[in-house]
Amino acid sequence: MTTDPVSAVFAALADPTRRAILARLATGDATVNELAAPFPVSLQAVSKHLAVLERAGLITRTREAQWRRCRLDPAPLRTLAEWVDQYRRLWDERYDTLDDYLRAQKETRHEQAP
Amino acid sequence: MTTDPVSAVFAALADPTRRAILARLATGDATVNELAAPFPVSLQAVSKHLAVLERAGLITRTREAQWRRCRLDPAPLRTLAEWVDQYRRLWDERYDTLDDYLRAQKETRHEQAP
DNA sequence: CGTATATTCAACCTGTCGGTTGATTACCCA
DNA sequence: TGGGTAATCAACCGACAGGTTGAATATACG
Repeated sequence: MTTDPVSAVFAALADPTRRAILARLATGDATVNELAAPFPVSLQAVSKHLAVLERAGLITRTREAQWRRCRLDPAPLRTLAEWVDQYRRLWDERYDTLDDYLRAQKETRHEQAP
Repeated sequence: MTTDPVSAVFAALADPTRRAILARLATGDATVNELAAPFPVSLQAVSKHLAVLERAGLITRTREAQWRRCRLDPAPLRTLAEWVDQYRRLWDERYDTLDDYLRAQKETRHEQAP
């Protein structure tokens, strides 16, 4: 499996359970059992999800006695934010155009349009 | 297949070919043939990729004679940017902490470590 | 030492993904 | 009307994703 890192991150985030796990971890570290509790799937399934998140670099896991503490690593999310930002211009443009239009409307409401 | 919209967008972006197609469309509309040209896969495969992107709301397609003009719709990317932004605090915090650490290191470089 | 707890490993099943090839539809043009 | 071009539909295939259950491993604790 030689998937590129960006694809790995997107793929990891393309699952609601995994996104929920991340949301939970955003509030603080947790063990596998703690993370699995809210979900209607087996512990093993959650363990697999965590492996996916770890491979994508979104979490790190450290051993602590018989527990494995999971911690969110936001670095890939930062990369992702930068990737999406490449396209920001596109929707900004659209909004700018709307803004311009509304502004122009307001300014020239009592005049005639060009 | 009742996948939620966010998952659909992430899944659509989890493929390098589809991301390349989006990058191409960011420079302007294109037909299926034009989009397929750079890739070493069949036209049908690209057509499928476009269907995925369309289902995710990332592109729209309009008929024009025998051509089908594809246009990027940045709206889902904006949604995605907002999603990622939920986590911005986390990496900002971390970098602040790193900054603090480095600053502290610099200041106490001539003293002994704790 | 033996047992309980936390977690992963292994094997398996089903459905979806990305790709192929071949046939089909839709449109233009001479 | 018939041929050429653009694109999709349909059927198929191998690989992988997400789920299960059952066994194995690691660590603490009495």
